[in-house]
Amino acid sequence: MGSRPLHHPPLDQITLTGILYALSDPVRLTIVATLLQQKTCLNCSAALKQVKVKLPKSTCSQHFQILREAGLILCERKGVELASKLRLAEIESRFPKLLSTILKSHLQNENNKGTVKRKKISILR
Amino acid sequence: MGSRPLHHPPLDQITLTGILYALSDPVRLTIVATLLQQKTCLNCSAALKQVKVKLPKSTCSQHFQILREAGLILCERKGVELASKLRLAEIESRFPKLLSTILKSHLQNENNKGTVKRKKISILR
DNA sequence: TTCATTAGTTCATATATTACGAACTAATGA
DNA sequence: TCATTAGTTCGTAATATATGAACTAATGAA
Repeated sequence: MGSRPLHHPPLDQITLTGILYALSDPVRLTIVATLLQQKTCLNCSAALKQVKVKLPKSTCSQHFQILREAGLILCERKGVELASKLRLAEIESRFPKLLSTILKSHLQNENNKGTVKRKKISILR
Repeated sequence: MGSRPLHHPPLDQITLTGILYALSDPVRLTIVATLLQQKTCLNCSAALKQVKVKLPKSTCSQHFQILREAGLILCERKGVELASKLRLAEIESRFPKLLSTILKSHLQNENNKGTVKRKKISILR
């Protein structure tokens, strides 16, 4: 496990296009949706189980890096693992309703496809 | 000017990630914002004037293609020009509030940067 | 301590994507 | 008929992405 310091952009350096780009990948969007629903931290290994397709861990690691650098998640080393959580409140303060609206579209869409039944999420109302 | 038939995805084939990707580029986001504000059609040449940076027309042409294939715009040949308009109502019906929220964030952000002062837009309220 | 395990990162490289100038096409009008 | 305008297509250089393999760091046995 690497030991480089993890860089997180301050709120005012987070860009709209950066967020949109980060969320434009199905895997990353799923990770973020999971983080929102579970309201807890998630690590790469756990994320790999969330995503349906088989994914090499190097790819997953890179996805987390992109999410982190876009400012969407906050990562912290917990022993061997890297615990990541959504910077929801911050991002909603900077871009009101953005994340919640996007994720609502995502979950709605998933439900339409009948892939996974998910419980309703309070923040999305 | 090419004469290939222009393909537009039907509403049910438009994906959330496709939209997010299309809007994750500053030039394309600006084009879409302009379309929303002016509520009229826009063509490549006009778009080039909207965007501050110098942009070759081949690049601009490709941006319009990406927007079209993502389902964001409807293009129609008008003589020599290609008139494009936003598929706003359709997309809002499929992904409620998505486009309006993203564009609101964009315009707000632009105003913060003090680049361009824009009039308020009714749909964004 | 030593060694295996787990969790991620980094690296090298194969494979897309993207950007852009140049050549091309199609409509319009002098 | 020819020039102009508006885009498109093509070739290619520059970037970005995905992934297996090698590597590192923390943890927990033996």
